[in-house]
Amino acid sequence: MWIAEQRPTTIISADSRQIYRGFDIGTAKPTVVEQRGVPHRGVDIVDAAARYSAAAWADAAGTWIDDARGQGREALVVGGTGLYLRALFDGLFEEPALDPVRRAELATTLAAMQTAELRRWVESIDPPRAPLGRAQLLRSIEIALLTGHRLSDLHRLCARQPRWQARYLVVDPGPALAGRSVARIDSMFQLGWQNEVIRLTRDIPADAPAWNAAGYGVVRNLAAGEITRASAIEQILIETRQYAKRQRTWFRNQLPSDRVTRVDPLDVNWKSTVERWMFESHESPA
RNA sequence: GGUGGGGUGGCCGAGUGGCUAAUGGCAGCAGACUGUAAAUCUGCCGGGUUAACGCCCUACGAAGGUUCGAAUCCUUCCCCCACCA
Repeated sequence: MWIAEQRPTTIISADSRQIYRGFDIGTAKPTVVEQRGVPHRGVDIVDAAARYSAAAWADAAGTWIDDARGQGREALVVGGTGLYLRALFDGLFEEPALDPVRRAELATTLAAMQTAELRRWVESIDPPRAPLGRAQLLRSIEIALLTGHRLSDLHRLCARQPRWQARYLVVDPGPALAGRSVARIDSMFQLGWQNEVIRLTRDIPADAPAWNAAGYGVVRNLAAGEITRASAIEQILIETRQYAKRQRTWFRNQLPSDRVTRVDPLDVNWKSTVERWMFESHESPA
C-alpha cells in the first residue's frame, strides 16, 4: 500500500484464493476501502465452485497490466501464488485444445486410482514427471492420453514467450510471522469468518476447490461443532505456517535469484529497501 | 484402603526377551513443482562424530534384579485413569 501512495498504481492480485467470490475473510482480501483507494484486479473474478487455472489467470493478468499502463498507472503484481507468477512472467506452454468431455471422463476414471498406480503409469509414459505429486501425475496422464504427447516434451517444444520481465520483492517478516498470524486469525474471527463459512457451506459444494484455502476446512469443522475454538485456532495457525513455508521454499528456489530483493517489513530500513527496488523496477510482484 | 488398566522419543500411539534408536501418525526442517498450486508430492527427523559405511553416548516413569542379551520378565517405589469401599 505504501508503494501505491508513491505513484499511481494498479494492484494485481496473484492469489489463487482471492479469485473466488464469497471467500473473503479467510483469504484476507483487500477491503472495500482499500480497493477504493487503489484499483485492484484479480479479486472476486470467478465463482467459488469453478475450476480455474494459472494460465487463465496469466492471460487475464496480461490485459490488466495493459489496462493499467494505458491509464498511465504502474502495475504492481502482489501475491503469493508462485505458479501464477511463473505463468505470467515465464510463460507456460501452448496447450493444445483438449476435448472437455473426454477430459471430464478421464478425470473421473483417474480419481479412483491410487497415487502409487498413477506414478507407475507416468513412470512408463513420461518418466521425468514420475517423482512429482499426485496433481502433476494426473496432469501428465491427461495430456499424454488426450494429445498423444509427453507433457515434458510439450513443455520444451511449445514454450511460450513471456511478455514482461519482473523484478521481485519478497516481503517476509521471518520468525515474527507467527505472532502476526495469531493476531490475524483472531481478527478474522472477529470479522465474522465463521458466519461466512456457514453461509458458504449452504451455497458451495463441499468439494469446490475454493474450500482448500488455508483454514477454511478447519472453520467448517468448528462451525459443525466437531472441534473447539482453541484447537481450531491452533490448526489454522499450523496450516498458515505450513503455507508460508511452502511459499518461502518456492520464492527461495524457483525465482531467478538475481531479480529478487528481500525485505523484512519489521526492519526499520524497509522503506529505503523498497524505494531502491522501485527505482530499478517496473512490473513486480511482492 | 481394595481391584483392574496404564505411564514409550516435542505430541499422539504401536511394540511383550535378541532382527529395536524403537512400526505408524502429527508437528518440525529441507526439497520438488509449467494450466485445481493456500494445491499435490519427496527426503530427513534422540545427541555426538563421519564425505559415507560406521563408531560412541543417551533413551521406553524411578531404583534394583533375572538373563549372554530387557521397552518387553521379576521386586519395590512414584504418578495417572476407571471401578469398588
